[in-house]
Amino acid sequence: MEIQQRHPWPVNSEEAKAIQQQLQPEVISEDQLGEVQYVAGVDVGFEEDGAISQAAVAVLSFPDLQLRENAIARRPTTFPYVPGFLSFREVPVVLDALEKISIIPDLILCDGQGIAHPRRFGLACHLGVLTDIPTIGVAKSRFIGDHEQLPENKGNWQPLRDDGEIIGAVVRTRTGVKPVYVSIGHRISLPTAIDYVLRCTSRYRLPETTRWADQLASK
DNA sequence: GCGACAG
DNA sequence: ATCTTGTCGC
Repeated sequence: MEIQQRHPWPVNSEEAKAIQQQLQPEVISEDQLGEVQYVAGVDVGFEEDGAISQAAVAVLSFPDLQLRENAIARRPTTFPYVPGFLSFREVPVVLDALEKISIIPDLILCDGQGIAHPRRFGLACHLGVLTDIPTIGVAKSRFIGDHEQLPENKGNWQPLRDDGEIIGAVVRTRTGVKPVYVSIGHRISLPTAIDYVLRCTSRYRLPETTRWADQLASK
């Protein structure tokens, strides 16, 4: 697929922050997705002490979750890991990988937060706005926000709040296992996002999409 | 000032 | 993120 260059990639956090504030208003938190036939997972791995970034995109059919297409992209890493600015480190190489895909996914599950971010513009939002594809943030750990204790059973969830505002949900994808942090990225509502995350998860804690991308990006 | 801090 | 195999337990 082809992706338009919306902005240059900044070299420091100040410029990055300005871009986040400029693009944040474009985030759509309502359902704007049609029938989901293909769901993609994206992830980034690093080599050479972080000097090289490698992204993987795995496109699976939905709801049967079978791998249909995948692509890998590599490039020198240009931005350090700075909490709050993860997208500027990972999105560039993810876009390279997406450009190699011929099946345009109807939904993308990202490894990281969406709107559960200090400026409500995490990795999933950034990727969603740049591609105009519905995205969901599925993080393995908490970044910001608080929540009540979560029942141990799979399928349960609790809202994730920041100053009273609901910014996502803590979701139990597997009984007795550490939950995942779900937040909307773009063109989807939180209830729908939670539903898709659970429907993309079969036997493990993480969705099959991210598991495939994970494996592909680190080998 | 101190602690927290996606990947 | 990354360095890294087997092992304990449900």
